[in-house]
Amino acid sequence: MLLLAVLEAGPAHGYEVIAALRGRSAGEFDLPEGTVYPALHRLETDGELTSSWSIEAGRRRRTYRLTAAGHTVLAAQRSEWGRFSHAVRSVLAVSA
Amino acid sequence: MLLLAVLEAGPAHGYEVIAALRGRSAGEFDLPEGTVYPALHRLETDGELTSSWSIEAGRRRRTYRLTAAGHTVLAAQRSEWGRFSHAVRSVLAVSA
DNA sequence: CGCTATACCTAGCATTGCGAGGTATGAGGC
DNA sequence: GCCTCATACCTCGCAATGCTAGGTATAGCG
Repeated sequence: MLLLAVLEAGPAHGYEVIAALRGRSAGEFDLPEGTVYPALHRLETDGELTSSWSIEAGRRRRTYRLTAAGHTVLAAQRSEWGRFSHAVRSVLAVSA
Repeated sequence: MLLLAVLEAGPAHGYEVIAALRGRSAGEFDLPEGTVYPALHRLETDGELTSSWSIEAGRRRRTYRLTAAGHTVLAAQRSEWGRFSHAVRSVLAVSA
């Protein structure tokens, strides 16, 4: 969900996604490459992202872009997150 | 964290924990036994809970209780959840 | 006497986060 | 010229864990 949310703002390549996530979360989500790259691959396999290779200043880059399905999934996950976090708040709040 | 939060309100046995979690979360967290029982065992192994057997109306029950360590861990997780959910909110909110 | 609810359990599959290790280029310092 | 660091990608494999499936046993109700 977080990866999709980052890519909602516009296409980006893996390293940018990691940096954007770190920036947007004020450092809270500083995910290692071993987490993010496989996750991006899974999302592409599932049809939520597409990727295209390019060469920028000699370095190869793989740019990811949200698909229509990705937008739909993200919307669903956003509302799911709302329900989920609200439920957690309820459970945490009602204490002795 | 959710299990610890439920047990913060007072000792309870496994089935009660499941029911309490379902109730407090308005049905959102309806966890199967295969999730909850092993999790309670892990928490006990880790020293966050203690358990004691009893026989109530012919049925054997294992009652779980928060330890001092459990309270400490729960407090830490509560604030961790605060940081975490805030960060998620930030990432989800800053969209295109 | 059988069904349902209560109440516990474990084995094993599928998923996933991430540490570790690998490849290659560009830029900056000495 | 060379070394180091940042950029930029990748995969292997361990460890953790959620849950399905299956099992045991008792109480209560019709």
